Amino acid sequence: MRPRPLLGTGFVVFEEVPMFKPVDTGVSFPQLEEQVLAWWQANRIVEQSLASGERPFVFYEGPPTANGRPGLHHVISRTFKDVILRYRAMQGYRIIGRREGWDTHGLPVEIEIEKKLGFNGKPDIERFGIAEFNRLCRESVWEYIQEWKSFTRRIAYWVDEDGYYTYDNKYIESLWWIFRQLWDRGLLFRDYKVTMHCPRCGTSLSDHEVSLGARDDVDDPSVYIKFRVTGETLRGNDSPLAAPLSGAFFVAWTTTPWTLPANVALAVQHGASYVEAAFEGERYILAEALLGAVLGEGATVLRRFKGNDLVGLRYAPLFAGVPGPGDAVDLSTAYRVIADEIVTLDDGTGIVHIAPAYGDLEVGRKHGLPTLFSVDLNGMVMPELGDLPFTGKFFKEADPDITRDLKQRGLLLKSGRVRHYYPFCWRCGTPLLFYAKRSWYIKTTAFKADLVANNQQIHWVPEHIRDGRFGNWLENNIDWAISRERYWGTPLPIWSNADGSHMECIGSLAELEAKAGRSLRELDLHRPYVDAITWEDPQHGTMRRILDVADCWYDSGSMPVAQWHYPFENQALFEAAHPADYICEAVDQTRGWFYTLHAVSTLLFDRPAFNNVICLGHILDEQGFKMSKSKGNVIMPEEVINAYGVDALRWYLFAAAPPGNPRRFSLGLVSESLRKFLLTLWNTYAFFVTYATLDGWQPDPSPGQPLSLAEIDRWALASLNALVRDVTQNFEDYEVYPAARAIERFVDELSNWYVRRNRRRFWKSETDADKQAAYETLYTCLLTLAKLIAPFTPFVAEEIYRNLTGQSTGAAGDDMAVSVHLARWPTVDAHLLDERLVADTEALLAAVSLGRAARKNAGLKVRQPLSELWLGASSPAVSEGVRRFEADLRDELNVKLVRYLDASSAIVEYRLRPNLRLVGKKYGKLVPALTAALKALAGGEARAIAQAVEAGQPVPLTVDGQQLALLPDEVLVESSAPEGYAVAEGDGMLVALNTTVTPELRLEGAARDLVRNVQDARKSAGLAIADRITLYLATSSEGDLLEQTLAAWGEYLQSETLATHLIVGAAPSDAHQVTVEFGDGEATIGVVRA
RNA sequence: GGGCGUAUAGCUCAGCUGGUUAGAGCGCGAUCCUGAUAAGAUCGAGGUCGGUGGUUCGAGUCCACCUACGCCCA
Repeated sequence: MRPRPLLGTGFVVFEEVPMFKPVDTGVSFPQLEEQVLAWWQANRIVEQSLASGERPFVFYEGPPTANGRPGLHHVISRTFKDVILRYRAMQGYRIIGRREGWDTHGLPVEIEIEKKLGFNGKPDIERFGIAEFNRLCRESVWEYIQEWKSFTRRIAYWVDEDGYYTYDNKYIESLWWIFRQLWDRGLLFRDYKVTMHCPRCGTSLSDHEVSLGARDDVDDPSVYIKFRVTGETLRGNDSPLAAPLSGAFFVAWTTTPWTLPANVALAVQHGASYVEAAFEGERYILAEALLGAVLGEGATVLRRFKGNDLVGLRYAPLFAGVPGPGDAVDLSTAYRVIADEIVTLDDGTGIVHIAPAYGDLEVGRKHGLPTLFSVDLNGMVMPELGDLPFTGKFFKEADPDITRDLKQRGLLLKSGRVRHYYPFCWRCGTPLLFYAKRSWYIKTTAFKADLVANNQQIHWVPEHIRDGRFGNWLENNIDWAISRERYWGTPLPIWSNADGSHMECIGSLAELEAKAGRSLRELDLHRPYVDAITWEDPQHGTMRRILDVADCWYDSGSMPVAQWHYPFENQALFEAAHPADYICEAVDQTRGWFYTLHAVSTLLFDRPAFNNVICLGHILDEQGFKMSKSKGNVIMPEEVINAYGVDALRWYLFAAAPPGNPRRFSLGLVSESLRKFLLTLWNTYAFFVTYATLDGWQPDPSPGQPLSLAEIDRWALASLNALVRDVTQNFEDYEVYPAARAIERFVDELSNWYVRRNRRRFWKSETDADKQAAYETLYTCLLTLAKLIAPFTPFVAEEIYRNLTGQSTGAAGDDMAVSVHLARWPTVDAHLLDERLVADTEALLAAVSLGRAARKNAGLKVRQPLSELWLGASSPAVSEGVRRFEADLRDELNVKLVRYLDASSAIVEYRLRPNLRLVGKKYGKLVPALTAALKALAGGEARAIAQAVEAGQPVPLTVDGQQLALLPDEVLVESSAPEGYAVAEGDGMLVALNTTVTPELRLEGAARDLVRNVQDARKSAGLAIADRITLYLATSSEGDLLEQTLAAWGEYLQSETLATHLIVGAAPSDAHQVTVEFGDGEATIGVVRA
């Protein structure tokens, strides 16, 4: 037991062991966070949190591609996932699916290994061996995942590390089950898909690879081809133009003559104007807008018609294109005119040659056209075309021959060269082919209506994604191309006989074992091992797996099923965990994971996969550009975390901008959020702990008698409860940003109003009910805040909570749980809410702010007391609010008297304006005249109206000869400054200060100046707060200002500065001395410890 | 080329169904307050609310077109 004197009076507290450990105001948050991390680990807090809770809340982890290191964009998605899950956990939910997930397959992984090995494409991989290649892929992914795990822990993203991996055999088996479901329902089918194909490397290229090798200055032929109109039409379409146009030529333009043998249709623009024109003895059909550009001046228009009128007309094919292997081709629908949106009138002829195999597949499908080929996968013109001069040539070299052939047959209008965009292989420089390859699809288009309807059930944040980006994507749904001709992926479980006439889809390992006739328990379901499983079908011969693997988006989109190895295990768990209550990813996932989740769910279960989703914007650099390695503008998370800590970064992410917006990021912004929010809160907390420890104060676990709360205490508690209410509601709406902003506002008010106004209550020596109430109020605010910020800034929240609860040891779910993250989310105490009190305090704060502005304008510092203040309020309610806190207003502004302006006060002028919001709708076009009429009023007339408004009486007014009776609410009254007063006004409120400084006021001001300067001197002399002093004062001021001041305020000066002796005269040389301005001269202050 | 989003002070962002003098924070300058504070208050400089046109008594807000940036798709 140790006596300790407190400030001021020698009051002594005998204290037991301090309740709170001291708080360092120079805290290093990164260090603090490391300590908290260690404590969490030592006490298994994460495990306890994961295991606690009752009601289920379902979350799906969108698996990051385990390829590449975590960046800032991963911090934002992980923290936004985390904040909601922590909130739900504190509400007592048991969170299902709060586990890691890893997207392990896919091209990026393969490419990384290829680069490491110096490979140049698929042939290299095949030579190297798929088994070893895939082993390296698996190893690479695993290494990245280890790096991710430590990152995840550091940013306090709390998930079970026993996660799901898309490369697991069990995961793959579930994917096979899904394939089988779709197969059985006829939703898995084969069709052509246009890919960018390199004929030398023999492989398709990804979009990324294509962009690597594309050039926009490629020299190519530019030919205008004639298609002779036969006079026939497609069956059922009797165009009146068929006969008259017979024998004329459609003109189409192309830069790829080699695709002409694959032509199956000509496309026109539906509503555009076309002409039949006579030119050099022939008749040509083309868009009117391009007539001059194609035929020049010599053409004569014979006939005009719309594109639509040409639809169905047939023409003679140029060549006999080759059907794909095994295709039954119906040529009765080919060689006709169609109308399609792809046609533009920007260049060419307005008639577009359509070759589905080489780029126009979608158009072909839409119009039911057959697909014909002219060039094979090696880029050679196919011999099946017949005995032509260019057969067997490389497609680019065949171009001149084809052109010559057409010219000889009179089918070439003209030819030239053009420079344009064309893609090349980035590896070998070979020109790429658009090539329709056999590919597997999931028939999502059959479920478009369901996809759209289920989307309507989803709560999107921000809302516009639902009917905007995502809704549009669903409206334009195309079938999902699911297969990839690659190695490191989920093998498609489809086995086929040699000619493809018989296929089977395998839905489980057991099924495959039955086919293979042996146990496959040891089998790795990846290539090449699974490819080796074959069986003999008595009717169809040897069944071998088709070699494709699945699009890795299929892997991740199926995670609700596959993460639980459903339906082979965990049936009940899966049922309980679908759909998810919440998911969160960035906006680029609308076409990625959001879509594939939604599609798989809708097709399999006809319901959405998730009910609520936060869709994040991207993080950009300071200039608003994407962060990319090549630009060198990437900021790595570690850099930010080491400088300011995870909490500062997290708070910035939550509170700086709505999450759906793209945001410009810089270190300075995180530092700002640290200073502005975390430090303000921390300092308030440190203030509390400092004085509570000095006073030996402890929270009363069972408050016996009601606290005698001051009004400002009740204001703080009312604001706090309103905050709890608002933050909870925002969380329920998945609106994290407004929740964070509300907390920020409260912390600011708590620090800069509540603590500042109440400091003396904490300092004062006697421990009375008033002091008790202040402690209780501030403690409640801080402890509740710790819980409110726990989901946002888990480290700081934990530190504050642990200290305020005296290192409590309660169980999860208790009020005094060992960790804030195991504590219960605060609830609103409804009878502490007080909207009126909050509004009245706002009125006070507005008046204080205006009063300071008025002082500033008049050059009167706040330490100088003034005699009176006039207040003009915008409404009686505001006026009453200020009256309620008049004492605070006097104190804050250092004035003796507050007086209220009303319409009977003759000292001011009144100005009148209409309340436009009300008047506008009511009077419409009369508004300008009405405004002018009100503004024109002054003097007695204006005062009369002001009095009427104040009394709540209607206001008669003549406007444009009309007699109006304006309601009191419809007129806004402003008062202007009285003469001789310092004035400030805003938001309809006016504050005027009487600037006359009487001799008495001057002495009081001088005394306060002295106190302030002596306190400064004490501080600079290095004295402790409670040290007594002997104070020496000497002055060079005119007259006897010092003597008068001391006569009136000497005792006040001594008690404020703990001066046991006050001596007028020079200080001894060993005294700490300062010279300050005093009156119109100077004063020298000397301080000696007594 | 299409879809979606964004564009407000030097920087980061608010601004609800159209309404009165467009705000906050940071930064800059000045003054003030302060024995919790890396803080706070006040004032000042700084805005063609991306541009053009329209609807309206009235447009940062609604409509059309255009420009720039981001994402997705082709």
